[in-house]
Amino acid sequence: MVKPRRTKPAQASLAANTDPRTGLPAIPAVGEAKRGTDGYMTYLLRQASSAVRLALDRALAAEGMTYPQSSALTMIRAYDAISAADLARLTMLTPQTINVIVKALEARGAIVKHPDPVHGRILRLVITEEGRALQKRCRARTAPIESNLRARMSKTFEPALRRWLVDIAMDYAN
Amino acid sequence: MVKPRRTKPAQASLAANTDPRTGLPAIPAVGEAKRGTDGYMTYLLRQASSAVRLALDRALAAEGMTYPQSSALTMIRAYDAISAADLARLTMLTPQTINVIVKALEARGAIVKHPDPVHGRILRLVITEEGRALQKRCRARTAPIESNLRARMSKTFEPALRRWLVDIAMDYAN
DNA sequence: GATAACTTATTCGAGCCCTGATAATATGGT
DNA sequence: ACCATATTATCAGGGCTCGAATAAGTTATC
Repeated sequence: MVKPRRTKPAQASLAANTDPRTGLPAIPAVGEAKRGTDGYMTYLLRQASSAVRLALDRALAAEGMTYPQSSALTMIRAYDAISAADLARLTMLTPQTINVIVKALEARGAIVKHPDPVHGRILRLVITEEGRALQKRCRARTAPIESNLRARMSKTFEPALRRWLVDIAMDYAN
Repeated sequence: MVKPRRTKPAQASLAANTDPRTGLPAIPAVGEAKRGTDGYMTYLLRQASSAVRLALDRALAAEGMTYPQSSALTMIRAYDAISAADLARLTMLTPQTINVIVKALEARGAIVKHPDPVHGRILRLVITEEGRALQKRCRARTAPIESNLRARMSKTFEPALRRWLVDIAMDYAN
């Protein structure tokens, strides 16, 4: 059972503190030095987020889905008949980006576009039965990751952590 | 002084709780409902991270830089003569991704590639004087965002938050 | 020394995500 | 009714990021 041989993004080859050949500072592992608890918050945030994003994408690859697609599908299910423009606002993505994702979901039959009965321009996004089943499968695959994120924080800190994430999202929402 | 008219990713048009026309659930603003403190952690993390990433990219656009480029440049400065492979491990990005970023930095003269004196394959990345000046300017532009991230959390909470970000990065580093 | 296994750098293809721009439709003020 | 403004959808272009694959050099093993 060898792990799939793919190009890995991280992996910390744990060099010593200085390179014996060059004497230059060696590379710290994740969690050490600037990569640890005294680094830039922007850096720690990106590092954590992209690690999770990658884990989600890999979990969803088995369904031929990506995290953005899965996330959008979940929202279309929750806010049925939403327009792409509203979906963009909801996800804090641009309409152009949503357009790409929606096209992918439409192409695989997870959603359909219905012209609005009264508004001549809006296309309403509606999840299909196939889309519902797919969404359920995606959720099952991502649930362990969501659980782990929760398990990693103490119950006492969870509200503050959520508050912080929401606060900074609101600060830069625009 | 009208704000530059660009396509905005978010902006919460604050619809009522249900759409009067369709009766369907309306779109919550950032910080409300699923988008608030009771949503998925994966979602909150992405929302916060991408908002910050966007703010950083916009701050750096004035220098013709992106956050990944600025971040890579900072690391090349800190770990001078690092190889692209090590830089990939350090940033938890793939060598392919680093290759793109390094090429951009090289093209604008912020860094140069030097073949390793003993190893026939490694290309060592060295920051130029121009690169140092650029890095300093980038840091000045991103500093306010970093400050704000820190200001948004209480001192008692900060260690736990950093710990959490590092922990989940380590969980999925691979 | 020969061979296998690993490492480094790099190309290609694809998806995400932005900025910029445009056409079509709605809306609001006069 | 008219016109300016806003909204919706969408195209084009470019940067980031991955997975897959390859060539070239290094290291380990026999």
